[in-house]
Amino acid sequence: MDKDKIDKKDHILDVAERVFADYGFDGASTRTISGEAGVNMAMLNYYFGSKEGLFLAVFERKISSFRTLLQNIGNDDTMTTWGKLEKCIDNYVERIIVNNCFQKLINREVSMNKRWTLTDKITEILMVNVHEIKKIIEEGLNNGSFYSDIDIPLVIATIFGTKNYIINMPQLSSLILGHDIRDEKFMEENLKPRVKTYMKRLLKAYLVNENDNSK
Amino acid sequence: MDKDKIDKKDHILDVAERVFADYGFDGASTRTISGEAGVNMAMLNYYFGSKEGLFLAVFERKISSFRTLLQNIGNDDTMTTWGKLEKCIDNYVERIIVNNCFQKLINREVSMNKRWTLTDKITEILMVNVHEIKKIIEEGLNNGSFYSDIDIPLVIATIFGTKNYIINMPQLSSLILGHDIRDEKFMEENLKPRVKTYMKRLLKAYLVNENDNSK
DNA sequence: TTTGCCTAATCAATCGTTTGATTAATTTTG
DNA sequence: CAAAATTAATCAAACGATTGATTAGGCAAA
Repeated sequence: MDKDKIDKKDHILDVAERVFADYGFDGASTRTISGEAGVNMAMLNYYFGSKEGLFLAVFERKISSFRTLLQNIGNDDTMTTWGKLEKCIDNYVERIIVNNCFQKLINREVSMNKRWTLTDKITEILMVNVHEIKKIIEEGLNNGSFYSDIDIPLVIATIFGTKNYIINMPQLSSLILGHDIRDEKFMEENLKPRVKTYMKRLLKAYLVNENDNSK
Repeated sequence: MDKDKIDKKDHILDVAERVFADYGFDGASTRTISGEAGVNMAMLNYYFGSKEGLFLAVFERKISSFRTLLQNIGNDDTMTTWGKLEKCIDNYVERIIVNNCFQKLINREVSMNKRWTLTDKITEILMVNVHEIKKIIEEGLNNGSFYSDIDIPLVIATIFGTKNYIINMPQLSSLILGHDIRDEKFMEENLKPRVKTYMKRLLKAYLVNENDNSK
């Protein structure tokens, strides 16, 4: 049946996503992926052409999901600029906790100097997210609700960088936070709301002009 | 001559550091490293025992350098807490620009779920830096010059995370900043002072209690 | 001659990929 | 509908290439 075929490809992608995240592109062998997925090795090439094709397929599957989320956040004109950014942060923190293995996968491979076809593709995907955030901050700058001398590119680096630091280095941030961040309960009940609160207060202190008289 | 032997080993380590940073541990082959270093392949095993031994040797060489720099920053009692943090940031930004390929190497390998002997070693090294920053922020919290409800672990995540984001993803941050950050001139004349200014203003807005009457 | 440095050649193991054969499913034809 | 033809899916086996590592031997200095 057609449904089974789709589910099998999806299953392979699920496994590949995790194995790539754990071992890196080079460290993850096609034998390991096919083995853990319970399919014949040749199926990877049959479905995805090559190892790189499989890797890119893992990405392609995520793009639409990312894009639609961000569009919904950015195009809501019923709220203030700062309100948009708040919602953006809340949604982001909510997402990264669930999808952290995919995030690790991204950040590891994009830091390579070589393999340009891959990194270019990844960069392209990430820029969608960046552009959406950038639009919101620029809006706040133009309508006067944000300070006029803020450094937008570096604010973006802080938003994504803080997030990456926590999820990409679980051993290290666990030591800093005093808890194992791979503990689901701690993640959900403590870290999630904590990161939300922190990011919003940090950015508000830097961005929002309280003396704004434009509204 | 003994001097030549040491220089040759150092030369191999220099090359290995760069190649590991560019290709990752798995992606970097011993043939590539020995080839670019201009030595016979067997020399790597002769000097360092194995590929992993070579990898660890690259790290060992850096530890002392890191440690001494941080001690000089943290133990100066002639300045205020905020002044210490300012100096810390300035020194950090100055360093990361020079050593960015080593930083990339660190951040890629520590995000792996496997290879525990390596990640544990790296985590240990990074904690030295973290602890030094943490000490300063706690000092500011105790003497009342910083707000009392700040989230120290997440501030640390922001400091290192923002830095990592810029240097680990040169293609992406180049797009965001509008310039190629691998351009030495732009790096030195624009990005360096810019990141310093930004980080200090960002942290000051979040941390420093202007109504502090303790002094 | 012995010791330490170095090279070329080679090792077994693993890599990603391809092959030819076989089965399952679908479509076409009578 | 049933038989035949075609396509899709799956498999074990093997491919050439490359991996990290080792070997045997040369060569210069002590």
